[in-house]
Amino acid sequence: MAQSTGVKKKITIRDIAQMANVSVATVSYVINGKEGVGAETRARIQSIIDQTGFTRNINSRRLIENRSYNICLLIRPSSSPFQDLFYYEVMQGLLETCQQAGYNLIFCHLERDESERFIMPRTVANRDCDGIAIFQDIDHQFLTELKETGVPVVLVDNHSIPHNTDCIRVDNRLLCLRATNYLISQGHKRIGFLGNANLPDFYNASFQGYFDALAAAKMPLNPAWILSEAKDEQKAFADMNHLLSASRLPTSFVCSNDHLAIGAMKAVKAYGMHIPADMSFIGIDDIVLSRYVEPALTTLKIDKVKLGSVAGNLLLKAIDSPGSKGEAHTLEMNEIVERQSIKRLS
Amino acid sequence: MAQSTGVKKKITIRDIAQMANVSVATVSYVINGKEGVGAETRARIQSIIDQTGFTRNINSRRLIENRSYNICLLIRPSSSPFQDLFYYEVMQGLLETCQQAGYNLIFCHLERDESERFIMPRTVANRDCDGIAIFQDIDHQFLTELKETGVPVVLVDNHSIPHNTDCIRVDNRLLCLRATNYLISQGHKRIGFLGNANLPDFYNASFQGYFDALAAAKMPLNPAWILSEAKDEQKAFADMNHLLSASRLPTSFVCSNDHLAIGAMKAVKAYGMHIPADMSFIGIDDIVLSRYVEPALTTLKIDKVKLGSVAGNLLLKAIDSPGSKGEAHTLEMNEIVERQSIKRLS
DNA sequence: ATGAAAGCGCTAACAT
DNA sequence: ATGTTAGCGCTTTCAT
Repeated sequence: MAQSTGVKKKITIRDIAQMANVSVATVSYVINGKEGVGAETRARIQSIIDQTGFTRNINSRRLIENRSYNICLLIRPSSSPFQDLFYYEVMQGLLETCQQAGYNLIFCHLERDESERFIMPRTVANRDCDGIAIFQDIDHQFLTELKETGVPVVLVDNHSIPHNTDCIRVDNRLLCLRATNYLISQGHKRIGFLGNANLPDFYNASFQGYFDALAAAKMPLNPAWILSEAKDEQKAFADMNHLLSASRLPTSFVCSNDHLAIGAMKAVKAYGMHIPADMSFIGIDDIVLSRYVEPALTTLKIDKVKLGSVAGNLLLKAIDSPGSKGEAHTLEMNEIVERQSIKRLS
Repeated sequence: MAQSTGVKKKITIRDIAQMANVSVATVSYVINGKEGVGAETRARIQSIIDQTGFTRNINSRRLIENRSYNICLLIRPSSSPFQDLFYYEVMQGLLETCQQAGYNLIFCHLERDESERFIMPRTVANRDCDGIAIFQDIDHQFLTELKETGVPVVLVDNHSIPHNTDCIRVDNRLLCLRATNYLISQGHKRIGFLGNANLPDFYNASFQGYFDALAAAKMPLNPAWILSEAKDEQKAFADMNHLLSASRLPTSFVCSNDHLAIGAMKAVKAYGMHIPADMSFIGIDDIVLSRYVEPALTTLKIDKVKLGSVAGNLLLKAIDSPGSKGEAHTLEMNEIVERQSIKRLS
């Protein structure tokens, strides 16, 4: 036996039984609060348990119950809570909820094989988790494989909606619509859009919100003011930088998330222009950085921690009701955090 | 049996044995690469294993080997990787290392009882971890209790050094000395110090570095320029704000970490002064925020990810060598990241 | 070279 | 009301 750790031997249910002069079954009944133990015996056993600080061997329970009491967060570079400050906060909510319910949260980096397909991670292959959480969209093929294991899956902040799958998301169209409307309410008539077409569903929803807001206000849309290739901060910087040489610039930009807004703002400042005097910006998310950049970014706040905790609860529910279908949920988000990146016109 | 999840039944070693027409023992030998199985039999069994994608039930192994394959990170609010961006990066390194070695990283919030003493967390009480990591200092009493469980402990970024305990840290005195020297090399003669006396060992080390640098340069130390109560960004802001009304100000500040520097810089800017024109700042850590504040903060970089990975490796080593003593390690850190918060004088 | 069987710590069905 | 015992899936010792 590989008693390879120096860990002190824990007291077992057998020890307790011996000390109380009863069988292990009786102790088990007491532990599990079952009927059929005399009041006196129960008290005696309980007091021994309390004195010794005995707790059941969790691995034995895992084996018997065929559960791991682990929940696995599958991580890809593009939506890693260790890279992206948005998912960083989502993770907090998820963790909190799992802990409360007595589950561990396990992190698992998703890797690809030679043909670029995701490899089933050890934690899932071994059934070392009772539930799986994934941030953002995941390809359909892999999701299917995942679901075939029978382990419940929840998608968080996904843009496309797979069938019969639990997911929790925000309405990106609505968020962008509100952001655009806010700019309009501040007197802006020339409004640009900065989005990330690498995530088509995300892009389409965001753009649609922007589009609808302009349409409702009967404002024309200038294609030259649409930056659609901004996949990250650096690219947002580069694209904005390029746009700045154009003759006629918008007075403001709606950005589909804060990271992009921050990259674009950096370009504007580097170009020698001033924010919000020369150009205004509104973002979406309210990540930590947005408070620290200068000027501080006005943004639509998403309750990221809540997103994570709802995800956790969906998973817990699914774990306790095997065979349940899974459905899409949308979180209402409607808080605007007004900071210094927007100038009120006229 | 509480087959409470909808998880598909996994194939067992018994199934493999049956399919191969051998005993479970033989299959076990093959799995574990042991001697005593005929080449042909071995090949036959292996091919069945490959075809079926069989993997051993991890919970069974956990039970037999009396290990959890979990490593637990004990979290307190003051050094939470979910609050403090320094520990956020340390955690990344720790996680990476644990994963590589086949361990899960479990997060566990440390709680206190009525008399303010730490409660032994479930994960540790249940021996549901093979190793424990703690960020920053932990009180001696609780550390002793922890070590009595026999589970190896590693301290990360601690300031005081407990006996016979693995820990990995940086030399805060040296870091502060170098930061101060850098300011001196830039022509600064009036240098203030911003530190956090809530962490006495940390404060003393940092201050000593500052002190030694000034002494070596034969520069006088002005007590009015020592801000010692800055326990967080807000307090650093307040304290700096208060200092600014003084008649004679230093031309620069050494801050014992970036978070404090950022708070202080905010106060200076709010006061209408300019950085670095009117006052220069140097921080220590190089957290993400430092790149984003304006002006971007010049700072001594600490390789936080490395700190975490070294911690992980110390733990792995301790797990594999029960009864080993544990000792203090210091990481050499000597990289200065020059940004825009320092003005060269004369 | 291979198999039978005990046992890791616990639960639960079945006896008494 | 309490005890006996057969597993959960695997490793390992001891037979053969």
